[in-house]
Amino acid sequence: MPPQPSAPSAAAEFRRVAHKLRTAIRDGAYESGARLPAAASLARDLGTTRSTAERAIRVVAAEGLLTTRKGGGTYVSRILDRLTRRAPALLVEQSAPEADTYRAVEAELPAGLIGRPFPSVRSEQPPGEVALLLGVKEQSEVLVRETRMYAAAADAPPTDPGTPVQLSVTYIPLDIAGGTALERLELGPADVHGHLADLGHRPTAITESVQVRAPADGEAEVLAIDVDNRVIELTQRSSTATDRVVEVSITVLPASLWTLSYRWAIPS
Amino acid sequence: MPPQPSAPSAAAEFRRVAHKLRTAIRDGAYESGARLPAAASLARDLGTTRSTAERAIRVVAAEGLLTTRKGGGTYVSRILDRLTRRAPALLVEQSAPEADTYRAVEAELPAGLIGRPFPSVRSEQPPGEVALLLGVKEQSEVLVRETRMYAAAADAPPTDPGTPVQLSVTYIPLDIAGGTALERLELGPADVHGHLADLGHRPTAITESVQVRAPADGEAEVLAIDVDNRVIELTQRSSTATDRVVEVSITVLPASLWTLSYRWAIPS
DNA sequence: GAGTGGTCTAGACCACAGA
DNA sequence: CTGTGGTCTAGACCACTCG
Repeated sequence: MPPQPSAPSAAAEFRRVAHKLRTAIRDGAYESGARLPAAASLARDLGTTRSTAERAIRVVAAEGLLTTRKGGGTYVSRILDRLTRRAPALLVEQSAPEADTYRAVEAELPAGLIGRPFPSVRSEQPPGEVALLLGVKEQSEVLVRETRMYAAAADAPPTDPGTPVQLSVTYIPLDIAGGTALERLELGPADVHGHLADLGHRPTAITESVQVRAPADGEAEVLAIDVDNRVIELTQRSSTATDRVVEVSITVLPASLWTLSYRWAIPS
Repeated sequence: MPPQPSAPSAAAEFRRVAHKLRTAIRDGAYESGARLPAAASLARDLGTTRSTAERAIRVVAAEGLLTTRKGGGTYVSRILDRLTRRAPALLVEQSAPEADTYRAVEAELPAGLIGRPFPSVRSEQPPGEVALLLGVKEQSEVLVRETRMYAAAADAPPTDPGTPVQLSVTYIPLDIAGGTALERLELGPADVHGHLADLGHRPTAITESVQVRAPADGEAEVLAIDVDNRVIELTQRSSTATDRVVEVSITVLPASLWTLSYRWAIPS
């Protein structure tokens, strides 16, 4: 057979190997969480060199299907299906003050997964960009509520935190939040809006911007993703009827892990 | 000085080179659209080998700052700032039936850039996923409206199509669209909803889902992006008061090129 | 045909994990 | 200490572009 003039894809070797890996994982040849053979032995199995195998692994890892630990092996990712984040529903819904709030309000997790929030509260100087959005001086401190969300198998021991799926930081001006219930640790994101309303700063509109970028320094580590994965950065502003921005929230998600969903009505 | 225990980043060589490149481009050392020195000579300049320089170029190209043409050189991307797509505004606004519709309705382009839509209309069998959403049989044909949008410098000659920035395909069931004005080429996306309304299928709600993924076969070519760039896939469903989905639209955007913006009100 | 980007190889060294 | 992933090199070949 002469070389096909319009071959489906003049795939380079490392792409063909990547495709084999991808297919093997999707077909369940390796279980979720399983360890792959070492790159060298994988290369022998697939009839290629370690260099090429390594590059193929990099490609598939960048898609989120594999995670690698230097010196420790290559593993199939624990979460292969995407999580869904429904946007307006997020805050319009009732605020359930249960421990498991995040499961219902923040995200839709595939069956068998449980969300585990790790919140922390402090006050500090916001990044310049956030100060600008909030309309406060960059030197002035604001209330910072940070939540790292993990997802773990429902039957995992409580000691296993699971996989990091979201990193969210909320900034509220201190003149609004100082000394109020907003400094309490155990609030859900919906509760924040309730308390803002109680304090006379009820948010009436939300603006959210979505960007895809490479993970910043340290983010890849915190989110346990490969450095050449991508993250989604959501910047959310809540403003009141008088157009004051009373809350800015920045959420970072591993891009391969999520589907964002938005819904709105069309006025007649 | 002993090796810093918590060095900012124990950057690998190719990352340092990538960082140099990135900085050089951001600082304007190379003009937008300019051709870079060949990888070999770049490697000499930066004190490294071609292999490493090539890998660094791959990294920066994957971020959208560079585009490479096999055999033809490496160039600084024409568009370095992101375009903004404002979501609900998209269809709520008036429908301007001008040639330049896209500039106003579809996207916000940086100054000096003009959007150029290349529409086409046909009817064919939709992808299975779309058929499912539309509630039609996969074998039945639907109306397909495809638009490729390019952005060009305002002072570019009309022969230069510019940079591809968006690939959008809209599917409408033939029993609604057959033989109607919806088959006309020169409609803007806002006009489609107007005509649907005229035909007794006024959309009242839109659901949009956002995913980030690797470009599919051929997409990288059409969008003129590097294969290890990422794309944003928007799947939009428009449904009527009777909950019929009358339009499904799939939009593919180079992820590094766009900011998506959503805005909604919080009911009291 | 010369120049260029893309790929592949074979081997080397390192840093880290884990027994 | 051994195994593993991550990186780097030097050189090679190919396919493509462009004059």
